Amino acid sequence: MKSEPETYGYHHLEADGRTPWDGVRNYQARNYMRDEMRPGDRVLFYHSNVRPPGVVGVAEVASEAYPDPTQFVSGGPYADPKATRERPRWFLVDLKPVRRLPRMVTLDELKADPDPALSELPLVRRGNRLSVMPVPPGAAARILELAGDGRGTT
DNA sequence: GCCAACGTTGGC
DNA sequence: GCCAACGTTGGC
Repeated sequence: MKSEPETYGYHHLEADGRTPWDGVRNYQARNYMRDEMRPGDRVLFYHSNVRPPGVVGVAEVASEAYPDPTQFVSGGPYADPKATRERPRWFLVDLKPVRRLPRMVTLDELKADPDPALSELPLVRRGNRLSVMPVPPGAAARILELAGDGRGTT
């Protein structure tokens, strides 16, 4: 999952202890949260729009998917006039921090790494703009290895 | 700040 | 259903 550290970085997640991942307004990203993510699933936390961008921590899905409350806040930045309580359009999961990585793994490193598992990662593909994406197990293992994190994907 | 990539909107 | 216009993302 990607976030701009100035807006909501890993340190914010640590400070909050737990947070609803609200404001996502992309259908593909929504579908991953709503349909694929389960409590206890591990998440790699990525800092975007910063130099250098990269993976900085491990988080965990802390809830089932539920309707994003910000879609109902009329006048708010995430309001969606077409969403109703009966038929919500946007869903999210809560996230909680697990651990910061011993060192950041930059986007450059991920692109340069020869491990074929990483080429499966949507993040390194051209024109990637998805803020929530699946990480194949092999790619997750390699990223944690690059980070000097000995715990594997646990 | 620039701009390529890409998703969404809306006229037709 | 097509596609031009527009807005956003995000690396650089």
